[in-house]
Amino acid sequence: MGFEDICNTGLGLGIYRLPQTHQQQKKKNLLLKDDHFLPSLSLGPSQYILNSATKNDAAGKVCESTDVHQQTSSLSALSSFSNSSVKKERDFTEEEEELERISNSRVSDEDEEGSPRKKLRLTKAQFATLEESFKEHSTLNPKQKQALAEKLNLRPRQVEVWFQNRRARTKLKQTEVDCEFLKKCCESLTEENKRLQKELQELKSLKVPAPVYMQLPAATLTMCPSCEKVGGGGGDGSSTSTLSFGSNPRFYDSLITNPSAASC
DNA sequence: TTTAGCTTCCGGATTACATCA
DNA sequence: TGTGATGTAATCCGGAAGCTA
Repeated sequence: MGFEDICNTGLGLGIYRLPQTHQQQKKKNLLLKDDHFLPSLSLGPSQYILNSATKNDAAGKVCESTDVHQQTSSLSALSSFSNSSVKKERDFTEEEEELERISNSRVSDEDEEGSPRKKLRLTKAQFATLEESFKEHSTLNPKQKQALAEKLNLRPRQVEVWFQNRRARTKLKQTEVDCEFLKKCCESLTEENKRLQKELQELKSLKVPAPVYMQLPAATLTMCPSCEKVGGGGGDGSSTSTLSFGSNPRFYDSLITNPSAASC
């Protein structure tokens, strides 16, 4: 009996990639650059599993750029900024100019020059709506983005940013959960390893004679690796010389993580 | 058919602001 | 009231993909 046999605990520890969006998948397949292997241990559906996103089509892109130009709800959008002290200093014409600027500002992330970055605080209702939408799909096509923006009185860009940040938070959280799970698995395997080492030592130190069946010529004995029944040689499936080992917890363990073990 | 340029989207990292203890 | 911690909106940057001339 080799050490490998002893160590075959049947416990498995797998690391897979998280299911990713179509674009991510393509991207990572081509270039394994950053987050390499994310452990996914089936702790429950992550957002990435729940939400299979589709790549925006070209028509959608055109739609977005035109929609952004058409957006006119920016008065209320501006009002959603909690810090309005700067705005109060402007007259209405300036406001109109800013609305124009905002409506044309898809590409640039730049804030208006010189002014401090203003930070939007979403209202509870806005947050709830965004969350609801995120549950349905973690990425937005341009039409959905525009609709959501109009519904929430936000700029499409803000909705887009919120979804980007939300995806990042989800991924981070999932990574933390996976890490925790892997840690526990590692501890469990270490314990199992210790136990088996101890068992091995005990077996080695035993000076008992081999069981009767072990004194038979090896060619006459076969053991099914799955059901652990020992059958007589001769290739006759109807052999009556079977020996059951009864319940074997390790075997059941192996079934959990290695269903193929149940091939018998 | 190939290719370069452009646009858009996304993820990751980071910054900056708002809030709270 | 000042301050550090925390959450998160916003920004920056680079890569990928699609479209077009």
